[in-house]
Amino acid sequence: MGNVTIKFLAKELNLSIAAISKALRDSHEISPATKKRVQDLAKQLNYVPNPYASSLRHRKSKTIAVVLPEVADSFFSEAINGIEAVAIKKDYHVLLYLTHESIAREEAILKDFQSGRVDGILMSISAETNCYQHIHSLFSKDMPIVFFDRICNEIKTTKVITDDFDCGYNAAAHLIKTGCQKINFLSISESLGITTMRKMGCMKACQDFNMENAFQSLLLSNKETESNYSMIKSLLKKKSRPDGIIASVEKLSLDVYFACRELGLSIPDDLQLIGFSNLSSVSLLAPALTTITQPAFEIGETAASTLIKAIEKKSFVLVDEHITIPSKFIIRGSTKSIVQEKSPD
Amino acid sequence: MGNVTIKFLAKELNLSIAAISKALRDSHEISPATKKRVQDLAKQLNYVPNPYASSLRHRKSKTIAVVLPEVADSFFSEAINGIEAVAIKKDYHVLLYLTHESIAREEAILKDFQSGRVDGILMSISAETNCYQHIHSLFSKDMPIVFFDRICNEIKTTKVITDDFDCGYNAAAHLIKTGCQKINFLSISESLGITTMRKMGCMKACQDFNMENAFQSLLLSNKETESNYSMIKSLLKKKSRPDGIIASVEKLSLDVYFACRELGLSIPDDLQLIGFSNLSSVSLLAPALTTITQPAFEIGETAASTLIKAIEKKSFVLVDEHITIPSKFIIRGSTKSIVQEKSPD
DNA sequence: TAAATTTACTTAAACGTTTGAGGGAAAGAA
DNA sequence: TTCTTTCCCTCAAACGTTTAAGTAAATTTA
Repeated sequence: MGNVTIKFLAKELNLSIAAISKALRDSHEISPATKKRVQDLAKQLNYVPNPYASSLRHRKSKTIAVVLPEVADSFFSEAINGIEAVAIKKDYHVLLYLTHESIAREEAILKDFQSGRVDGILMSISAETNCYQHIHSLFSKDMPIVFFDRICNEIKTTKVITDDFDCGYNAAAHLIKTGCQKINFLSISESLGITTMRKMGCMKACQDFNMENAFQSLLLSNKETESNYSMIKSLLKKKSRPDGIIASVEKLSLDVYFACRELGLSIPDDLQLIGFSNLSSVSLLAPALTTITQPAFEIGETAASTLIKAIEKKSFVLVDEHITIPSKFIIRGSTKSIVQEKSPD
Repeated sequence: MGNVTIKFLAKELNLSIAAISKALRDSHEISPATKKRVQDLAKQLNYVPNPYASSLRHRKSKTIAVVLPEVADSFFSEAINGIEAVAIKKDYHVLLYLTHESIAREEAILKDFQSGRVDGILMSISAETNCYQHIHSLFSKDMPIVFFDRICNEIKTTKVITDDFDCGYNAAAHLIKTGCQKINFLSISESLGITTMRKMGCMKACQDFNMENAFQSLLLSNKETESNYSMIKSLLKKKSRPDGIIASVEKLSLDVYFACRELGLSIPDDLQLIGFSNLSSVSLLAPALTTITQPAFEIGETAASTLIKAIEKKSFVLVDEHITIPSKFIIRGSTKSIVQEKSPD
């Protein structure tokens, strides 16, 4: 690979290496005639500059890293789409890393970035991550980092999120209005800002409707495991089982469906369900899932373009702010209709 | 980034650059005492070698490219999982590129690889790709390429696929046995090997059951477009509409559900449906989708480990073969039960 | 016509790492 | 003693690109 180098072109055309380089970059130091000779031969021989040599020289790699918990989730795969769309337009390359919700992996991945392999990082932290030393250590060495969705508030940089608190509030309020007496929030982490915001939104709604005691939450894991499923089943087998569930990630919504099917519980009669999901197929489920649907593509786009702007403009810095793109609350069959409009006390 | 270099360590320890490099690589040329001094300082200062300098020197990047049509498809996202699992184990980095089913993008992406940016390529070609010059041009310059799923038979390398012909055959045979008289295969490409194999399998089944004339196929597009949906709707509005459909990609199955819902057709009474899908949620659809489920993770794993083996072992070459990992045919509610067992005439 | 400027290049160093060749000192062998 | 070997290091070139500095010739200016 890459056997056609500047050196080779130089030899062919009896010019110096520098002349070739300048001709290819359309420098004024080279005569139009020579430029044409060089560019023609380069095109003819399919010359493509060696990116690693350029990176070494420029100390820029034109590469960004995307660090995600997983890819088999419609939110993340749509976000990747958004990121890729921006990257290709700006001529950046995308390195993909999956943490599988493990902080150890996340640390190992980030440690490698000390090397200068990437010019910036887009990141959604793992559910396990409750210590931010590895992130801070990079960020303090001026590595641009933009968080999206699963953000890290401890790092003073730009975060692109959705209105998680409001989403939680709306979901819980809706369940209350449709008659739920016991709401359970299925969480995947104690530390993740995204789940705590959603949960706090739920709690606030319960307070506002004078139902503080109606709210509970169950901590599950987002790793590939059977244990979630059995924990959900045992939750639903209890006498005091909830009549409303808010599932904080896509997979958990499906687990609830499976559990209900196995236990013979009817959605929404025995149990109402609201899930965070971007899958188009959820509207075909039986019953269709009431969802909070995040603007995944747009979040990815925004995060990527903010990051690249920060990489390219020395004047532009990543300010410590939240860019919030609202989600859509889509009511479908997994929740009942509102019998009587309640309002907060 | 990457401010701690070998040069810096050398200055700190009053050693030559070469000594540092050799000490870090545990060379016998360096005394144990010096090695320890070097390694201790490197660890203390968090030295991480500059990958671009190493790549330049070694002419190896320890990076592979994954070139896909899209990522928002459960097959591809699971395949990425498999690829990433192998890559991280073997200490490779993964660059992700999406073609969005466009041959022009595919060409542009592959052209860049002439530069030596990656050591090898994992690829599923776009639905548009019917000319293979851009692939051949890379492959003939000894770039290792392994195809998976959407393979390119014109290139003499290893391909990892599932048993597409058999899948098509089984799907069509099942529809025939459950009473279908008119089967339509929803394709996304005329050129894609994967769809032609599936289609040929269907046709063979129809022949074997003496129903050649019962088979038709509809060519759709896999780009983000509304036109698929309206074409499916008009197919289903025809008097001579099919009573059995085989959808060659995930998204199309969902489109059929939506169309049936809009047109008031019942699945499976008015129309039986079989789809290629890896989404776990399809078993929750109303009715649950009968699927051909591909071993996506395993296909990704196999493709990645074959590629990396080819990159690393000079003795191991990518032979022109198909590695076939069978899919599972999972019968669910979108097809009727077999009334009377038919067998091929 | 001599001096100044412009044109169109070349030289060489640098980015950070790797590695073959070389070298000086100490230790061992003849 | 002298020669060889071994040990532990340094030198320098290379990977491919970029760019500041230098230079010879052509052109312009005074």
